[in-house]
Amino acid sequence: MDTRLIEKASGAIADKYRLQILVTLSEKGSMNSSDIQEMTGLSQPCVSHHVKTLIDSGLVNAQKEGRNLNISLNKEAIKDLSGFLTKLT
Amino acid sequence: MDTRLIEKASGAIADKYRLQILVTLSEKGSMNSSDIQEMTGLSQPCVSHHVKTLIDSGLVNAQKEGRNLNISLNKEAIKDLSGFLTKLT
DNA sequence: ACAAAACATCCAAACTTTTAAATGTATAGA
DNA sequence: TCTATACATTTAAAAGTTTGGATGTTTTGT
Repeated sequence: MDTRLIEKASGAIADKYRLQILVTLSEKGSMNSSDIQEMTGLSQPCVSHHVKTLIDSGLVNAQKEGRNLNISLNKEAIKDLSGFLTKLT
Repeated sequence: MDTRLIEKASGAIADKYRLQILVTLSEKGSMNSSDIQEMTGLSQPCVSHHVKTLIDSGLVNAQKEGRNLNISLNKEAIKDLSGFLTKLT
């Protein structure tokens, strides 16, 4: 994992709503954008933007199922980031 | 480590220069602001700002020694962040 | 006491991120 | 086919971040 990826992944975590999404994904396994909209109270375009940011960061995987976009944690990416941090210590 | 701290620590990592500082600290142990200025080519006020951000995030420790401000990794904080991420998986 | 070095603070410009309204596209169900 | 639902995109405003010049403070060495 190069530093540009670390920077991107860290940036994805560095937001209250996206962090909430990640934590909820870790508990629930998967969510779609409507679930997130309900959970956060954010507008639909805003949720769409945050979901895109998370997908682009590599921290979550996305799977289209009909009209819904289901996202789930990319555990490998999270482990990679965690491993990078551990190596700093 | 509550989510506000995770958010802050992640935000501190999510910058090219601050990440470079963290990596260099992990290699060299400690640095002062002049070292960082030389390494990055950034202006002194800009370095001062980044150093402050890192200190505020809790990821680095600071120690005034005369005119110099020596910073070093707060390994516990980094391990905490890493542990938080691992728990998500 | 003076000059230089190291860092902090203030300020403003440039840039990026966050947010939502309006609108567009695709799918599911009647 | 029509309607409703789910999500994406465009656009623009508001807020936040990054950056460096100017200036202030503290400490060190002469």
